[in-house]
Amino acid sequence: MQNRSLETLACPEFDLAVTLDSGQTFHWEAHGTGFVGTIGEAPLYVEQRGDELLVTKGAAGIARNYFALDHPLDEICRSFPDDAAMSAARDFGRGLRILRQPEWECLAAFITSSMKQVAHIRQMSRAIRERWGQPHRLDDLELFSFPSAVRMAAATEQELRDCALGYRAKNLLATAERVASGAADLHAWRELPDSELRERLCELPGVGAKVANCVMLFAYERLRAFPIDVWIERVLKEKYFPRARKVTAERLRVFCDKYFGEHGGYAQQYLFHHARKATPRGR
DNA sequence: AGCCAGGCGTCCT
DNA sequence: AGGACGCATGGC
Ligand SMILES: [Mg+2]
Repeated sequence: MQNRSLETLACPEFDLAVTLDSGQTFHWEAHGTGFVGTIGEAPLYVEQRGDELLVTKGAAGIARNYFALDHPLDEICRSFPDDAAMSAARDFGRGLRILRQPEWECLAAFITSSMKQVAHIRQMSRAIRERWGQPHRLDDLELFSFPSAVRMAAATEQELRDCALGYRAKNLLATAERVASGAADLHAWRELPDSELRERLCELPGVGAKVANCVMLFAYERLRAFPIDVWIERVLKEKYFPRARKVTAERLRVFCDKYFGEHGGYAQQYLFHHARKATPRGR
C-alpha cells in the first residue's frame, strides 16, 4: 500500500493479527505487511505498527468501530475469573478484541460454519463473495464485499452447494429469504434484550444456540453471550469438570453464564484462541 | 486414508 | 429433559 493513501489511528491494547485469526471473521487476507478486507461496503487495507493502525484514508472511523478499539480491554480482562486455565488464556491472547461485525454477514458466515474448520469457512466465504459480492477497487486489488440478503435470496440451493456449503445451503437460503423479505429485521433486533434476541435468532433455519451466541457476540456486542463449540466444550470438561462422567449441555450453559459473568463472551474467546493455538492439538 | 471441524433439525425414550 | 442420528466437505 502506498503511504500517502493511508491514515493513522491509535490502537492501545490491540493485536490485529491475533484478532483477525481468532475465528470470529473469515475473510481478511494477509497483504504485504498488513491485511486487506471489507467492512460492509468499504474496502480496506490495515496494518499494525505498535500502538497505531495504518488504514486506508477515510476509513479510520469505520476501523475504530469495527475493531472495537473503545472496548476497555484491560478492565474486561481483569473481570475474568481467577483460575489457572483462564489466566493462561488471558496472557496468551493479549490484545484480542471482540469485533463489531455487520449483522447479516456475521449471521450468514456462522450458518455456514457448522461442523467446518476455520480454513474451510474461509473458503466458503471467499466463494460466496466472489460470486455475489460487490467488487471494490483498492489500488491494484479487487476486494469483494459480502452479498446482501436480497442478493443471496436470489441464488439457488445448487449454486450455494457449488460453493461447498453442502447441507448448509438450504438453511442459508431460507434465512436469506426471511431477512430479505423483512420478516426477520436483524437491525431492529438490536433493541431486544439478550434472551429475546437469542430466541429470534434461533427461529432462523440453521441457527441454534451456538450460532446465535456467536452472532450475538460478534455482531450485536452482547459481550455476555458464550458460544460453546467443540473446542470450548473440550476446555470446559477438561479444566472445569475434570472428574465428571457426563456433563449435559444445559449444565455447561448454566455454569458458564454464572462463572464467567458479564464479559463471558470475551473470556470464551480467549479460551478458544488459547485452545486452538497453544496446544499440541491446535498446532 | 481416516479424523475432525466455532452444529442443527428431527425423532426417540 | 437428554441422547442418537443423518447431514457434506476438504485440510491435515
Ligand atoms: Mg433455528
